[in-house]
Order: sequence, then C-alpha cells, then structure tokens
Amino acid sequence: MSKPNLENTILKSLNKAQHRAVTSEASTVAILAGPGSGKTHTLTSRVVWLIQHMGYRPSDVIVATFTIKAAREMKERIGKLLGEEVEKKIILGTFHSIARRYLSIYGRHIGLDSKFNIADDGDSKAIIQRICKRLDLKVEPSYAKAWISKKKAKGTPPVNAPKSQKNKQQEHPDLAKCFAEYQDHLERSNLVDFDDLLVKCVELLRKNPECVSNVQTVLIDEYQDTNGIQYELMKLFAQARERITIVGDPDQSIYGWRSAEVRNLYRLLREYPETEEVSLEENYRSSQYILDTSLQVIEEDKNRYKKILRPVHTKCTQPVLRSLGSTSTEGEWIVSEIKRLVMMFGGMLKNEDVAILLRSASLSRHIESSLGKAGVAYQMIGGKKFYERREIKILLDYLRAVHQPDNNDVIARIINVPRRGVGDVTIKSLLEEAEKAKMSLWSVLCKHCRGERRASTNIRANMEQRISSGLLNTIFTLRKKADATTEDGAVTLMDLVDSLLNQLSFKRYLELEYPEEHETRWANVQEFMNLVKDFMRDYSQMDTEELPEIEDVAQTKEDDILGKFLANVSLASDAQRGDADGDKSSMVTISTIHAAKGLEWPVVFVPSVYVGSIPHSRSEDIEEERRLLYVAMTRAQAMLYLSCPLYGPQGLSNKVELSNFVAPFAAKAFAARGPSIDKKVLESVARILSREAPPEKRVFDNLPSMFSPEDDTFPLSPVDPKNSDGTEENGDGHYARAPKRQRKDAEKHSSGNGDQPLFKPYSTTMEESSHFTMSSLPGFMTAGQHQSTLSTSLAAKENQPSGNKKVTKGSTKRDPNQKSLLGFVSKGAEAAGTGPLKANNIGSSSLGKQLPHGSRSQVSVSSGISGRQQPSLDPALAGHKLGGVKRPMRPPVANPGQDVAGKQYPCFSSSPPRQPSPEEPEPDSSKEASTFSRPATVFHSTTFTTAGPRLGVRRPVGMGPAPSLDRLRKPFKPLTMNRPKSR
DNA sequence: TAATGGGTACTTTTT
DNA sequence: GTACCCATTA
Repeated sequence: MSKPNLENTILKSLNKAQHRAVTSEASTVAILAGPGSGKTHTLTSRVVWLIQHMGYRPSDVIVATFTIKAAREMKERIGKLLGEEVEKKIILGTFHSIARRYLSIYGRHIGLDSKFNIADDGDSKAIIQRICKRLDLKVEPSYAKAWISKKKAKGTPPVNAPKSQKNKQQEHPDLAKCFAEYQDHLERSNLVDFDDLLVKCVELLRKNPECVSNVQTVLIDEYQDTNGIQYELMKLFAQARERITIVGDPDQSIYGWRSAEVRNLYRLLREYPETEEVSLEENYRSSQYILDTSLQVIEEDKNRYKKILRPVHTKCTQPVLRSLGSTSTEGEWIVSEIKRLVMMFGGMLKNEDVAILLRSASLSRHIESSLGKAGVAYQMIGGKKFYERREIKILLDYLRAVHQPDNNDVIARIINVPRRGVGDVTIKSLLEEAEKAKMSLWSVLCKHCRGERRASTNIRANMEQRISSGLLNTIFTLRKKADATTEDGAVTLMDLVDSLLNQLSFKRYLELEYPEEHETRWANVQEFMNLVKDFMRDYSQMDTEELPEIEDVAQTKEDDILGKFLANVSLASDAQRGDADGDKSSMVTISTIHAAKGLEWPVVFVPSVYVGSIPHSRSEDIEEERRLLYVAMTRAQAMLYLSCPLYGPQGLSNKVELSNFVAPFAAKAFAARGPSIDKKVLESVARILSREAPPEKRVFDNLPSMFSPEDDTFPLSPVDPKNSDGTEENGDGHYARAPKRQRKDAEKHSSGNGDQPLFKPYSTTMEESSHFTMSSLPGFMTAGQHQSTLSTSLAAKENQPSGNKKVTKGSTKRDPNQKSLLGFVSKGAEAAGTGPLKANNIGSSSLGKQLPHGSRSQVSVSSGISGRQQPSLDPALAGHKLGGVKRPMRPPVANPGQDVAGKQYPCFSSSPPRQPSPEEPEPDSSKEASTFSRPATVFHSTTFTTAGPRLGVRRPVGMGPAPSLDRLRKPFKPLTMNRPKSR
C-alpha cells in the first residue's frame, strides 16, 4: 500500500480531531473519546499510520485491549487495511493474552514452566475454598479471593515502602495466610491465575527488559478500565521507546470492581508530561434524543468531569421508559415491541438490529423465555459461558489433566466422572494425603495402582480397578497421543477429543446421567468439537502468536497445541464462533451491559431498571452503576427503551422501585410508551442508520389484520396484582406518569424528527427540563441561515472558557477552553489524597498548572464532521471568541449554547457527513458496527437446543416441550392479552 | 461410604 | 430454575 493510498483511505475518513490524534507526532498521546465518537476507528487508524507513515515494523507494535471482542475487531480492521501479513505480526490482544504469550515464551527466565496452565475463576475459587477449610481460616472464601485478586491487581507497591503496615492492621491475618497458601498451591500445580498472568509478566519484563527491546510503540484501548498492574505492564511494554497512545472515556469506566483505576489517566499525564491530549467530541452513533437523555443520567454524577458530546444526528424519537406489571410481562412487552418495530419499519429493522442489555445475566431468564415462546431467535453474549457447562467442563478437565496431570483440582474433579464409585470422602482423603506427602494426586494414584506405593487412604479393589482402567488408562493413552500431536500433524486435537469421547463412552454417560436432556448436552459436545475444529483451522493458518526473535534472549518454542488450546479457552471464554452457525441475521442479541461495551445497535432495550438491579444491591460504587446505565443507553443508535416491572424476579414478594438514576426526570425525559411509527420516524431512523426507508405503502400493505401499530398491548400503568381492587397505594406505578398525556406526546413526537416546525410540540417538555433553551436556538429558520449561525456557534464552542468557574490560570499552553484530561481524574486524585489536586473541582482545567510542567500540548479540534465545516480554530485563537455564549461545563442539566449548536446540527446532515471510503463505511453507523456484524457469540448457558433448525430458533431447554409449530408461527399476541379487566 | 432425595436460599459485572 | 447442604437409604 502506497502512501497516497493511505492518505485517501485512512485519513479521509477522519474528522479533524481524529486526524490530529492519528497523526500526532507526540510520543505519548491521550485520546479522550466519548461514546460513539469513533475511538476504535481512530486507534486502528493510528496503528495504520504508525506502520505506514512512521515505518514501524508491525512486530514492534503492541496493541492491548481490554476485552477479547475489542481485540478481535481491531485485528480484523487492521487486517483489512494492512493485509493479513501485517495483521498477524502486530502483537495485538487483551492484556492477559499478550502477557500469556510473553510468559510462555520467556517465562523460564523467571523460573516459570512453559507448560503452565491458567487457573480460571472456578479453579481459584475451589482452591481457596479448600485452603480455608483445611486450615480452618476465619475468612469467607469468596472474600478472600476478591482480596487476593485486588492485591495482585493493584500492582507493585513502591519497593522502598515497607511502611504499608498501617493499612494492614485492619486486615484479618488469615487473609495473608490464605494468600500465601494459595500462591503456594498454584505454584505446585504449575498454575497461573488471571492476575498472575499480569503480575508475572511484570516481573519478567522488569527483570528482562530485553524481551521488549524491540517494541516501538504501545497502544491501549479502553484505558479507563486499566488497573494498577496493567498500567505497570503498559509502561514496561513501552520501556524501550516510551511511545504510548491511549484511548479512553472516564464516563464509561465500569470495571472499578476489578480494580480499574480511572486515576491511571492522571498518572499517565503526570508521568509523561509531554502527552498530547485530544478529545473526540462528535457522536456519530446515537440520535440526539438518546444522547440528551443519556447525558441527563450521567450528569447526575456531580463529580464527573463534564465534557462535550456533540450529536451529529437528528432527534429522532424520544427514549421510552415503560412500566410493566411483572418481569414476565416485561419480556412479553419487549417481544411485542420488537415485532411491532420490525413490522412497522417494513423490513428496515430486523431482529439483528435489536439488543437487550442487562445489568446481570440472571435477568435474562424471563426475557429468554418470552423470546422463546414467541419464536424469536436470540443469542446471548456474556453470562454463563459455554465452557462452564457441565458436559464441556468435564471434557476440558480431562484435556487439562492430559496436559498437566499434576493439577490436583482437575484430577479430583474427574476422578469420579463418569462414576467410578469414588465418593467425596475418599476424594477428600486422597487430596489430603497428597498434600501431606507433597506429591500430586496423580502420582499418588499412579503409584498406588502400580503397586509402588500404597495409599494410606482406603481404596477398595473395585474402586481401584475402575480408576486404573478408566481414569489412568484414558489419560495415559491421550498423553501419548498428545505428544504425537506436537511432533507432526498426524494426530490432531480433533483426534484427541474423539478418542477421549470414545474412551469415556461419553455419549452413553450423558444418556445415563441426564436422561431428560442428554440430547442437548450431546449437541453441546458437538458444538465443542466444532470449536476445536475452528481452533485447529485458525491455528494452522496462524503462525502468529510468536514474538519477534530478539538477540541473546532465549525463547521457548510454543508448539504445544493442546496447551494453546486450553489457554485460549481460559482467556477467550467468549467462544470464537464467528460464522458457521448461519443466520445471525434473524437473531436478537441479549447481553450483559458489561459485555456490550463498545458495541452498538439501532434498537436497544434496557429492562429491569429498578433499584437493586441497577444500581445493583451489592454494588459498592453507585456512580459506577450510573455509568453502567449510561453505557447501556449510549449503545443505542436510533431507538432506546428502558423498562421497569412492578415486581422483581422473585415474584410478588419483592416489589421494586424505579431506579433512582432515572426517577428524578423520568416523566419528562422519557415517553411512557413506544413511539408511533410514521413516515417521519421512518426517515429519521433511516438517516441515522444510513439505510433506505421503505415506502410507507409497503409497510401498511404488509400489516397483518390483527396487528396493532401502536405500543398499546400492555397497560401503561400496570395494575398491581397484589391489590388489583384498585387501591392506589401500591397499585399505580411507582413512578409518576400521566397516561392520558403520554399518549398525546407519543403522537406528537412521532412526527418530530428534526424538521423545524416539529420542534413545537416538544417545547413543553424541553422547557421544563431546562435542558434546552429555545430562545437561543440560532437556526430556527432556513437551512442556509442556520448553517452560518452554526459555524459561528461551533466555532464559539471551540473557544469557550472552561466552565463557569473560569479556572484557567493560563500557566499552561493549553487552550483555555480546553479541559485537560487531568480534569477527569481530579476526583480520583483527590480520593487518593494527591495533595494539591484537592482544590480542583469538576471541569477545572487548572490541574495542569499544578503539575511540575506546563508544557502539555492541548488539542481539541472541532471535527467539522464532513470536513466542509468551518475550519476548526487554531488553538492559538483560543479564548478570543465569544466565550460568553456558552458554557462548556454544563451545570447539572443545561448548557444551552452548546446544545444549540450540537442539536441543530443534524438539520444539515441530510447529505452524508463525510466521504465514506470503501473500507470505512459511513461513519455514523460504522464505528463499532462491524463488530456487530460478526459478533463472537456464545450460546447461552445450558439453555440451548435446536428446537427446530428450520425455524432458526434457539430455544431454552427446560421450558418444557417445544411450542407447537402453530404457536411459533403465530406472529402476534392477541391484543387483549394481559390487559387487566379494569381497563 | 456412595448415591439419592428433599429442602433451602440465592442469584453482579469479567480477564 | 439451580447451586448447595443435609438426612436417609443401599
């Protein structure tokens, strides 16, 4: 690829700020990017630019992401832009997977056996549980586990600080004991847990910096989610050249519970004072309405660093907050609404455009069952993992035993599976014996059966016989086979699994053990074999995974397929089944909010928005829960639905209340029911999604006769079944709502999609919410007029001073209107007690001043979306223009000026915002959409069966017999269903 | 001592 | 619907 090509393909697809970020020559670049602002696109573009323009060797570039999905997506995009060869050479993956790579190749430099296994969550839990029991420790195993994990994730405390004693006094001494014992156990079993991957990699790179001496640059995605140890790792990766690019958004920091530290942003800026900061402020993803409402949610966090987020799209329809009677009604309503949308949009929206995002995976049950009953296909991302299903876990455990027989936990788990007459008591006794004798359980068993060493545990003849022939024999044969796999390709992983299934008569085992559902389970086994096949295929194509050779540093060749496969399983619990299972196109996506980060959908449902769910009753950080809701809401492109049942999943015993994250402005900011879909809505949505709106006629011609075009199948104010006599006390929804008016609103706003006259109907709501100030709307006239007004106001925005407080002290070269990333972390820094920072508050940009250096370069460039906008201001001009017009730092709710500029903008976006290049489709829909088009999915839990492949429906097991075809075909529910008599 | 049946009490988020 | 504990039976 030549340079001109680069200029055309990559740079053209960028707005100004993105361009700036991509081509920055600063050695450290911090990109601050709100949701939907094209951060992945920017990061990939930068990688491309660094390689093509700066001439970095791909193998000298490290890109670390936080989730596997993000890694995969980035890899794909880079592959498209730079070709497969380059894609393979770049060291790209999650922190954990990169660390694993280094460890398996260089691990022996720190005394790590290269055949180490990864202890997953379950393993760790089991180990700790046993330790606590054995030593009779007075700590909760789960607490101990979290404690240990936190300890590791925090990173290394400064070596010269043994004074940390003061913190220790609070802790139970047993915790430390447990930690030590646990670590010891891991070591003896040659296990490394998730946190250790990072810890040990840090150790390695500290001790042997040569390992990364080749690294030219390091790029980090989702930086706000990095924890202490990851920060260290990042620095160590980059230690040779110290060139780092990070992308992040503090508002989307949702992994605090995993010790993620937003403060790392601050830390980076402090430790790399030359860092160039760029903020991406245009949101290409969501409708203005969605963005506004999401902002309302997040702005309730008073300590948040406020930043600009400019919508590019039209208002579209108002987000919905729906009240339902029960969780199952909620599910039914979602189904009916999905069907309504699909129908009313005449094929423009399909099931695959819909996502249902949940705070916790356990909430999916009702939703799944509703979808299942209605015959809507779905896929579940997150939640219970495929690999955790019993039948799969057994197979994996056997494979792990083959790979590493000294892992006691694994042996203990499979010793009686299939049944060999070995009970818990025996197992426990054997484990203890092994522990005492400092041998592995495996060798205890082997020696005993070979007669070399009599186990002190009583092993009956019958038992011994079965262990010997069943367990030991199987594993021995497989080991032999496995060794053959490494030498030549004659024996494959597939053969290994095959013979495992044979040896165990696994199918028969399942039939005996699970007479009810052995078919499903066997189907899962077959799915597992497909995964193995996929892995083999990928593996053969990718000699990747290797790290560039470095002089004088001995590498260990990693040619152990089984080991790699197992590592892949632990790290990629998110199975890599991309294609092959055919039409995702008809599937609705159900996902946890966490797992949905970085993705987007045209239509998003967020059910169960009640106190206890979000914020979750067990959450420690309310603000993080709020951000979580914000993340969920900002996944939506065109239509957003929240909903809340009267009662939680336990039924009538627990009444729930609408989440306080939305309650304060629920009535104003949300519609009470789904919008009417008319031509205007159709067109507006079409524009956001860059799709073609179907002719209205087609829509209506195809409507079935029974079909209700409105969201009126379920009552707006569900009657409380507990006192359906109409007592007001509990009966009415827990949140204020005026049904009568809602309806009107719905009708009105159905026509409001951005054309000027349509603003009128909104005015009530908007004025009330003080979120908009109509009077200040500059462009309430002709398009031309508007455009000119707009440029000025955009320009103005670029230069607005930073907030009411006027904090800019002018000591830095930073454009006074520019907030520094530092602003973000002021809170965290404060919490950390970082002295001088305490004074700073929200939105203050004065932090920079208090840094030892004032030289940070500051850049935020208006993107001018299509590039045809006004030239963005030279930062040098900063502060000259009408700073007064608007205040960038919004008070809790309003920022009239900014909103005006931003919100009016879409009126002109009827022509495509910017030139989409072939590779890089429309900005607004493309950002993260490609992920979506090929999501990595796991079919959820125990639950799937192919209830009828022809129907393309995956249906949860345990819902009784499959619905009759009749039922599946019936597209819509009768209108009367669930309608209380009272209406 | 192994297997089985019934009862109880939950159910965050992920590498 | 399910993981986890206890009491009973073979």
